[in-house]
Amino acid sequence: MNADDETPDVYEEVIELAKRRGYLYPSFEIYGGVSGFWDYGPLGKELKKNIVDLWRDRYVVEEGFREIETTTVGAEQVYEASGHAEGFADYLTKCGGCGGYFRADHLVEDHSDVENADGLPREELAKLLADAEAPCPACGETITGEVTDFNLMFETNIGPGDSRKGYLRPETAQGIFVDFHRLKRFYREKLPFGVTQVGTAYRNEINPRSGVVRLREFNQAELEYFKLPDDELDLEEYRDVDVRLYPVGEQEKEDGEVLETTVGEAVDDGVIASESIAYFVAVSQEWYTEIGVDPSRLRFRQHLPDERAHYASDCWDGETLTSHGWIEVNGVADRGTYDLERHMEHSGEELRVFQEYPEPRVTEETLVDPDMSELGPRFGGDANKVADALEDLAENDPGAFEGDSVEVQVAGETHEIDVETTGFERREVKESGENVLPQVIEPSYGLDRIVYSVIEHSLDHDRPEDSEDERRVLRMSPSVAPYDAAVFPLVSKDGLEPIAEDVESRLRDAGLMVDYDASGAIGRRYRRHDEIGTPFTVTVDYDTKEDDTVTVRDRDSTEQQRVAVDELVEHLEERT
RNA sequence: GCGCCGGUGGUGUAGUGGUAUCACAUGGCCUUGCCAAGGCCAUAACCCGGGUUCGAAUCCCGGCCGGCGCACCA
Repeated sequence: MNADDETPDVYEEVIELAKRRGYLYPSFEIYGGVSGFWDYGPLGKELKKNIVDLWRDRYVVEEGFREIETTTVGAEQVYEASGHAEGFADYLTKCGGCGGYFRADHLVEDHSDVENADGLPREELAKLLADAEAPCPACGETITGEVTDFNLMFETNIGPGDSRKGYLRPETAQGIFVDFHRLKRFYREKLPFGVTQVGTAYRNEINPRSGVVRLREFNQAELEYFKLPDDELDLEEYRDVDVRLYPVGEQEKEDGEVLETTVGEAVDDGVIASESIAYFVAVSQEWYTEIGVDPSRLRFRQHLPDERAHYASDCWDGETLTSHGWIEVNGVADRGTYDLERHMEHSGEELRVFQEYPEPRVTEETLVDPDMSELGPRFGGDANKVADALEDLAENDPGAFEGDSVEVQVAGETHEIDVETTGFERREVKESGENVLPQVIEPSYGLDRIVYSVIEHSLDHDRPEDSEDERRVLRMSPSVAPYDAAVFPLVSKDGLEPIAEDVESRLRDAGLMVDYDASGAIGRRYRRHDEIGTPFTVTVDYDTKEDDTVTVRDRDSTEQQRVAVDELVEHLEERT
């Protein structure tokens, strides 16, 4: 399968529909718009909300990974610690000839012996670039430009003037790591536990091109799962989940293929190295299916070693096939202990979690508490050295303290000291556990791309019987479709409207998301809601007046069924 | 960011120095008995800014947005 299966026209069709019907709007459109920013219209917001709700059902409700909400503006220190302030920046250079911008580190790597120029400081990179005399990839002229840094984070000031720098968060994850010292107490210091967050993140992309697929402000749903390095999630429940995997080995082959397997087998065969990562691949697979991503246009691709982020040791991306080709919709990454370690270093806060040993470990320890009021007067300036020598001796040769006196050598001289003066004590020490830095497994979802994939995968055309024209229909899963149902009077006369309005309000009272539509002929209204993706339409007709039944029409089959008004709510709830 | 191409009602379009065509959609009224029926009426557009010109949607320049190619995507 490849991207040619979808023509670029599909993207245009989806976007045209999405704009016209109220799914997606270009942001600031009346001022010309800014690329990389899109708004959700009424239907898009509802669709996204439903998708997020199902995500919460999986992760927060079922798995018990509590959700928090942290600020979108981050203090500078956060991103210094996370490595984003440095590592998230690209060093660019400008060609004097054509004016194009290029990655300075790439040019250096390509045109000199330097192999890994990525992490180099700017000055050094500038020097290397000058020496490399690299030709411009676009026009061929030798690059002599300065090296400037372009940070993908939006910068802002906190407080007046430039008193304090802040960044709009480039991922929601850091908020969780930064609150970890509180969260570990919330979970009463017991690993493993997980913390989720859903929210916006920002990346100042140089030139986002692919419409809604690359945004400068986007929505993430992330889980940080904290566990002991040797613990793995129990895969049992998900062993049989079918997945399509695209591991590194296959990607490196010319004609590499997607493996159709189960997560259980993938782990047994060593395709997915860790059960914990396999677990979240399986959860993802089930969730995608539930929200209406087409399983045949979904795969999980293992990151090639060189595309892993600075923190990740292994990573599998969920990808959907769209008119933009395969696009990344989520990643399941092993972030190791990187983030907590960095924040612990930078903040000085204890972020390790105390782990009790199954059995307390008992060790013998030798305590030396030299009596400085004796040693001081006797040795003067050498007193501290004598004390140190005693401590060394206690550690290396506790037996030396068994007599009345010990001998230590300081500055070439041997001193004899009363054991009583040294405060020597041999004792047992019980260690009941140790502080451990948790390992982090992170499933992270790009909600906007997922919403887009759901819309595009839903789009279909068919020709119902008794119809002249082709019908455009969004076959969206009822679990996520913006409207649960629409209510129509068959015609707008003979008192059908008040009855239809009554039916509408009964459905609303039951908590269903309902649209009422009396405009135009009935067929037109069916088509309108087909294109919106409303799974069921309820029509009030003349029989309703007689026997209190309505027609429920199924969006996908266009089949109709008589249902008693009193049973309508139950009927619809069963099917949505 | 660079190069090429483009931007006309909500959507799709016609037109190309003298303010704009048509269809669909939308709203109202009439009509309507289950898959985009019909009639009448109405609403509604030249991406933004500057220049040239008596006059610019049209020509020129810049910007913004979009498409393609290059570059970028931690």
